[in-house]
Amino acid sequence: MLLVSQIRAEKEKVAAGLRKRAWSDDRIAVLDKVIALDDDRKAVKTSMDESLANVNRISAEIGQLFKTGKAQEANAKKVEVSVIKTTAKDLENRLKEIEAELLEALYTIPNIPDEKVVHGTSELDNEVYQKWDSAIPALHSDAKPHWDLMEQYNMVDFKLGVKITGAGFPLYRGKGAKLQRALINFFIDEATAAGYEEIIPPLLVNEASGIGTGSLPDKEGQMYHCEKDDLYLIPTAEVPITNMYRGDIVSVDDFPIKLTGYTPCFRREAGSYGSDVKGLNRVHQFDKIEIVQIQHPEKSVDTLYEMIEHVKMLLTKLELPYRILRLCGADLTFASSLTYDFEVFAAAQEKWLEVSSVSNFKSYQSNRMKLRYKDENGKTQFAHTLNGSALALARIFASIIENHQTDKGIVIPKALRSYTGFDIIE
RNA sequence: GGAGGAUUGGCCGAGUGGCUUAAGGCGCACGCUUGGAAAGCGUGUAUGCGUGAGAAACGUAUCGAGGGUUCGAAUCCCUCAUCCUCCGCCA
Repeated sequence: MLLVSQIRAEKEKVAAGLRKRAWSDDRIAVLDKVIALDDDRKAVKTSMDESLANVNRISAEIGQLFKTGKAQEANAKKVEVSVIKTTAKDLENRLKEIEAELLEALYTIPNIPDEKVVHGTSELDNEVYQKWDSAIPALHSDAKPHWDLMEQYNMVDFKLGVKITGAGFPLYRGKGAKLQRALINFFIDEATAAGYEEIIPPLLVNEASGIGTGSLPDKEGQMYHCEKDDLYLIPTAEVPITNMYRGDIVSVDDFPIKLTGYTPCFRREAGSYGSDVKGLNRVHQFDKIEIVQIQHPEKSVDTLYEMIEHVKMLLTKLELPYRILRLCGADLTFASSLTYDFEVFAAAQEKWLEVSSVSNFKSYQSNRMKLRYKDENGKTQFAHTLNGSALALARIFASIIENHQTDKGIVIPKALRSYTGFDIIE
């Protein structure tokens, strides 16, 4: 979340950022509410501290009086204290109310878009940042979309997924399962070669972790929730991995902290329909390798582009045509300040599929989860957090089989062959 | 799931209602000492919030978390979490 001090100091800048996200002036008024609540909070805190200081002082006096045998004087002071205590208690309750209200207001304010982000009202305003379309293949005349290929080569069975669980839970089998596992290993190996430490995190997280990354409360409906134990199935490895450092104060020397992890991801995707959800285009469970960095604020901009280069390298090795979009204000996710989406062209359905999202959250997540570092002057500062998919598997799987299909079968990209153990799926 | 024990600062560890401003040690930082180092000696060493322009300083809260009792709680009571030991179940 944003810092109140930031809202105070740069209110106009913050408001301009919200306008980029197509926020109306009515909604932007929440900034004034935040400042007013913070004023209240400070005033109440000051008088409460005064009352408590009096209680502490007089209590110490009472102790002395009892010790010196002046019980009567002590008892008189007891009455005095109990009055002050009532006041202090009232102030404490008031303070709690204000703080809760303030936090609630702050939770509704998204991150401020980076300077590079353009104003927009929908995804149509996203800018194309880079493009590699020379890899778009000329498919043979019988070319099929991936949902037909999956069936033809018996790689993924949706009907069985429905039988076992429900719609959107694909079952991979045979060479399909092997290809999936090959991709996971390939991505993890590439990430560790680039200096990321491999993590296998828990797949269920508690509420505090969900709040830390900004998944809660704003994406409450997107996550599967196990009510009995009050745990959430992760929508991405970003949640458990970034939360490894929740509440920590790290040393400047630790930067950059580079972590990667493979996990299944679970998303309810309520409200999706039509061709968006056809085949593997949008499913409730998919595999993803995530890369996360925790970085010094001055270096996070460069780090974002380093992560983008990593993802480009993966797609090039898989021989998949892609384009990179810089998201406009309206399409930017809640906690992000700057996001580049990678889309791969699925040649048979002739559709761009989002396969990666690389974001700089700056201090938004770290403020929520109190992830700090000591700067050169020994002052605590908020670190910057970044993450990206490298890569999201279901759609990569779909793109590979669509783009690399031939009339003889699906040709495995060279970079993957040592992982699959076969060159072609016939 | 059941029974018992535990949780104190970066780490170890003392502390059963006021003399705790949490002893002592380790680690770390700085200084003294030294030709240089080690040892030794000294000083300092948490986080949030508030009052200060800010540093200093002061106030306040925090001894696993949250409540409560009391004029006063690390210490007494309640709830919860986690860890350890044993029993049960189990890949």
